[in-house]
Amino acid sequence: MSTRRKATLADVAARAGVSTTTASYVLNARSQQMRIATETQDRVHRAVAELAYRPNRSARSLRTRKTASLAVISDFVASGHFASGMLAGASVAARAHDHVLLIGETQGDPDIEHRLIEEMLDRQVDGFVLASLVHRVADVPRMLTDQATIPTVLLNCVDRSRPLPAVVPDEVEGGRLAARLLLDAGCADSIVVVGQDPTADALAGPLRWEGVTAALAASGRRLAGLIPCDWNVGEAHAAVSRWLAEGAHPRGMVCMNDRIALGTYQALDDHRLRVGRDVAVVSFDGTELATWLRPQVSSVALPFAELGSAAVELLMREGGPGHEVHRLSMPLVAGESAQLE
Amino acid sequence: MSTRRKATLADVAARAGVSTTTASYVLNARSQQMRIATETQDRVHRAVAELAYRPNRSARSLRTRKTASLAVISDFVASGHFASGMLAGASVAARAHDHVLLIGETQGDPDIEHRLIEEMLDRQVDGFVLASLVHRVADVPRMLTDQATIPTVLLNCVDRSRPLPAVVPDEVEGGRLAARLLLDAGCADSIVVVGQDPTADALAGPLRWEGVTAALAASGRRLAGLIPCDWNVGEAHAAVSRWLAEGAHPRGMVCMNDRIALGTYQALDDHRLRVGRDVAVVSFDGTELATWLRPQVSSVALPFAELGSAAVELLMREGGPGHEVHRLSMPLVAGESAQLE
DNA sequence: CACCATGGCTGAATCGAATCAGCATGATCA
DNA sequence: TGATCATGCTGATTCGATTCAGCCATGGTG
Repeated sequence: MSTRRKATLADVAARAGVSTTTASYVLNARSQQMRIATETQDRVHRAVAELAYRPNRSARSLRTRKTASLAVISDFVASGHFASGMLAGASVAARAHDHVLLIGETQGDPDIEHRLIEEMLDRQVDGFVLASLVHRVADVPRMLTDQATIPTVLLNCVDRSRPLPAVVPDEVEGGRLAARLLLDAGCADSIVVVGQDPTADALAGPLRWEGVTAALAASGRRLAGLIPCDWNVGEAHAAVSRWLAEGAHPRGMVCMNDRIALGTYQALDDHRLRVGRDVAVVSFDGTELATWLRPQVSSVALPFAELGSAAVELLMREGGPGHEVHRLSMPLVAGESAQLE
Repeated sequence: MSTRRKATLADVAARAGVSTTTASYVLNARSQQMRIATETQDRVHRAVAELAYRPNRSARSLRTRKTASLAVISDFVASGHFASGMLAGASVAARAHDHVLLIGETQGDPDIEHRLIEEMLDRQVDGFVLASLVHRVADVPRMLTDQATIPTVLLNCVDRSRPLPAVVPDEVEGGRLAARLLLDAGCADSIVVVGQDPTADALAGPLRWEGVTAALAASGRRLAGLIPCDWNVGEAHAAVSRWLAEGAHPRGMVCMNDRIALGTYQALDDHRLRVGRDVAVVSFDGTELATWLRPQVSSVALPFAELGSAAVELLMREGGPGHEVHRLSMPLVAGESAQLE
């Protein structure tokens, strides 16, 4: 033992009294195919244990052109104190396949993105996950797709022009779910939506909207209105306050995310309207914030961990990730806000 | 051009009409030392550009035993919709040194931690960052330190028994800052602390407490009380409510984190006490939540991104990371809550 | 008894870069 | 005139695994 250098396959082979070839076959589960005697296999395995042998991945990668590692390139996922659940899900799934994740953040800068992708390619990663903080249309760099060489899966975004494999939340279905919750609460024809998607390529807003209106239409109802505002607390508070000040009289409110829900709660509170009694509220995203509000808001959640792990699973699939867009359902984080007493 | 295989150093050398040795020297900035003619250098660089040559990192790593990659092993950092700023900071710092990050989450399981570290060692990472979601005392696996082979830096935690290099927030100074804010608001002798550290090895609570009491002592004051509760919204709301119901009469409140601040706000609101008018409040962590409260709570922030980047910088330092614990100052995210009208 | 199939193993080449130890060439010096 | 030196470059080896091609027994067949 002692503090010698790490054991190599040659050391293992020597100790087991076989060639490195044989040792390699044994360790790569090709014993059957290569007809290695059981007794020999045992000797090799014993030598491995005794020497605490661990293969050198660099050497292996050089030969096999596989690294058992995946690149996850995101715009702001890791820093978003928010969608990092995607990373966690991806990490767990990768470990299940004995892979590790190389991560990089572009901060939305295409130059950084380009350089990161090159770095990852140099490191011979086996696949790419391109992730977005918000569900949107993205422009995947040509270098990843033009030679169609390395498997790539989009996460929480879809490509603008090509049919690339992607994993996204099923926002339309989520919208339907939200609307049905309010219909069940008896809101009927006085349901409004708070929040309009602020940015050009964003998809969450339009798709949720589509789901909400579709569900209303399906039961012969229509939306009573839209309160446009950016997707943050202050804007939502201001917009809903103005709207209430004009004498509007809501029964059901669909908040496009939990931060908007908080702002809405504040505005309703200012006007002495009680959530869960006077007004039913549902929102989206299912963040911790949703559980902190009083009453807790019923929120249609983004399944971040599942999105992340599904993306990795696609990459690990035999025969490549295909070309489909996979829509994952958005579970309800139930609160007490979606009722009228 | 065409879709040929990737160019190798041999291709570059051939095109430039030199040996691979020479090409290698040129590309590794050893031209001076090896006296390569400027004209030759130009030829090599031209060949590199024309062939779009990129070195194969696996091959290089095999020879040099360096991979230009760092392992970041965390318990829940990536999934905590919270401390992932550490990851982002680390990622940016790593990129600045042309390194990439390999991430892994232990989910608090020592077995997973062990296996992850082995995986990373197999992949010849150049250093380890061991990160914790919450500031605490940790037990660093012996395998990383006993042979003292691979540089390791602790992030947001310190080792229980050995003097390992670490980067942590300066909680004591943060506590002083919080207390002084309330003293400046004129709270004098009626300041209470809300929240007591719930878990065994946690450090944030005790250290913040130490800072708060030290600052009060320094101006001849003492704490008026402690409202014990777990560090979450519901517990804080309940505990502060009970305390107010007993007729207590607060002037200044130090909330141990922003979630406690939210619960405290809710309890104060129930009792028709106004933050920023009747009661001054400061809190810790500086999360987004702090900015959502009305009035916005003054919060002593955890400098997550700086913590992450400092850890990586330590690893990148010539001569190794040393043995010190580096305490990073906690900046104030100012709101309007720390005043009395 | 020649022939071949099978079982069980190994030698040597290979992946792509880094690097040690020299090898020509022409200029400089004694 | 030969020894010395700086200049500018290269051949061969190495890192640690994977893998192609094939070798040597043994025993059964025709």
